[in-house]
Amino acid sequence: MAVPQPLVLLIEDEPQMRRFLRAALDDGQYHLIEAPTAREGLAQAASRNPDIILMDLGLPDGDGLDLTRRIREWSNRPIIVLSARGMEVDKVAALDAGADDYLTKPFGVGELLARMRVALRHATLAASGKEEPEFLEGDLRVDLARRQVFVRSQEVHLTPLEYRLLQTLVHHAGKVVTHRHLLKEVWGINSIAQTHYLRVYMTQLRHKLEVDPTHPRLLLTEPGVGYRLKVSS
Amino acid sequence: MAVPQPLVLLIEDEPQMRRFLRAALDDGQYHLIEAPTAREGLAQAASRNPDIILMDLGLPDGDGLDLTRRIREWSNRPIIVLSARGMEVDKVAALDAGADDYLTKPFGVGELLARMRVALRHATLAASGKEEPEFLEGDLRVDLARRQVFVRSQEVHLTPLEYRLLQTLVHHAGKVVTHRHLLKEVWGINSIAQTHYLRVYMTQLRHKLEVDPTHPRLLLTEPGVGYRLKVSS
DNA sequence: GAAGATCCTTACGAAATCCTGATGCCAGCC
DNA sequence: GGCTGGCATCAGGATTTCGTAAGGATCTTC
Repeated sequence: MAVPQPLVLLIEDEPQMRRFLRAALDDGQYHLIEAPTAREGLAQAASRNPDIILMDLGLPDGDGLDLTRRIREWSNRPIIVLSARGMEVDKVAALDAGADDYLTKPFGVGELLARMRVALRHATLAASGKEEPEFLEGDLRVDLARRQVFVRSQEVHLTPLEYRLLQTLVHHAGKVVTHRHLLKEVWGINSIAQTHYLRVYMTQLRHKLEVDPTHPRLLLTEPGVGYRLKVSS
Repeated sequence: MAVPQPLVLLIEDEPQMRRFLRAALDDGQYHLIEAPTAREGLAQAASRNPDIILMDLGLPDGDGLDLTRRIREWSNRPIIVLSARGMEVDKVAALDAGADDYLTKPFGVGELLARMRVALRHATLAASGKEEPEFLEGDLRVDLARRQVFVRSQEVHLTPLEYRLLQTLVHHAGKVVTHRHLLKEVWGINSIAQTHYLRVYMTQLRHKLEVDPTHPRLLLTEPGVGYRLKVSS
């Protein structure tokens, strides 16, 4: 049932820590790959699709919280944060950003291994959703890891809000997403009544993604309820 | 999507700790039930089926590890261990026994709440992998998750009210649903006397769903009482 | 500080949906 | 037969919701 030799991605800049973890993990039980920066970590996470991610919070080229959120946009593989910061606010922020566990340095190898076993246990339990970091439908392709959108292999530029709107629709592809839910996800809880935002931005999205914006084939409206991204089924 | 008010089972003998957690949790966000012994904890876990379990390791009538294993025999609801023992061997033992997280006393309320959110997130994620709830009867298929209706594999478009009406009938499929109940669910408590609405919309539904709208085979009238959605039994 | 991109706001025609009243049907009863 | 009450049906107007374009406000970037 369990993965034979789980692939572990370690995102950590300190060489000393990397050496330490390499000794602890790379003994045949796990296969370890390493990334010293946030940028490279994101790229590896997308290309290798590791079974579990160990991440330092203090990376040279970016915040670990952002990286966690970025990865969570398309993957729900377990993320265990390893940090020197032991403050409660740091832990809460990381866990709420999407991390599954938080270990304060210094920690024991035994505990780390035990918590990795827990994370992998969860993963195999929820193994049903083997999600692709990509959405494909008709002429549209959305690369969730790279935040890139293509129509007939041509990249299309979306503004931040347009992308967030499309992203939440992709997240629930095929299902109807209510006005409330879209507004909450994209504009925040305070704008939950501004349904006209949706109309405006849906029009813009359709102009960028649909062949014939007046007769949408992908971004469908469900009158009185919300919108839906079509999936061929 | 998330459970509205998760049921939390706290298995803990110290009254002081119970009071502390009661103050932290029982504020409307969670519904808290308590058990002071392992025996009672196991009974409550079985009878109430809580969404999450918080467990002290040092219970008067038994080891928390055993209790964890006992619960894991039939349930995989998240278990968070709260313990005064901070040794690594204790953590590893508890996590390998089936616990999902381990917090060493004293801990901050914020961290506990964050870790509970993580655990509940896992639970809803695992539950989402289940098959979609569907209603099937004759030529009719109602996909409740996607809010789509098919007749002979052809999608049929329903207006919000039509769908809500069908939805409440599906919800009580096979049973008679009274006029009052339907009106309350679909049009709201204020329109409880407008039985006329029902006739109009039932007609429209039949035209969209029935092969022969004048001789309904699915949407049956129970004269003087209400309507019933037929199920083959 | 200027240029450009992005976001918010507004207004109005179009479309979908909802409500309403009129009418017909049928069974049971006087 | 005629009456009554509950139900089914139809169609059009009222109401709500949606799509669209355009202009001003705000933020970014150089």
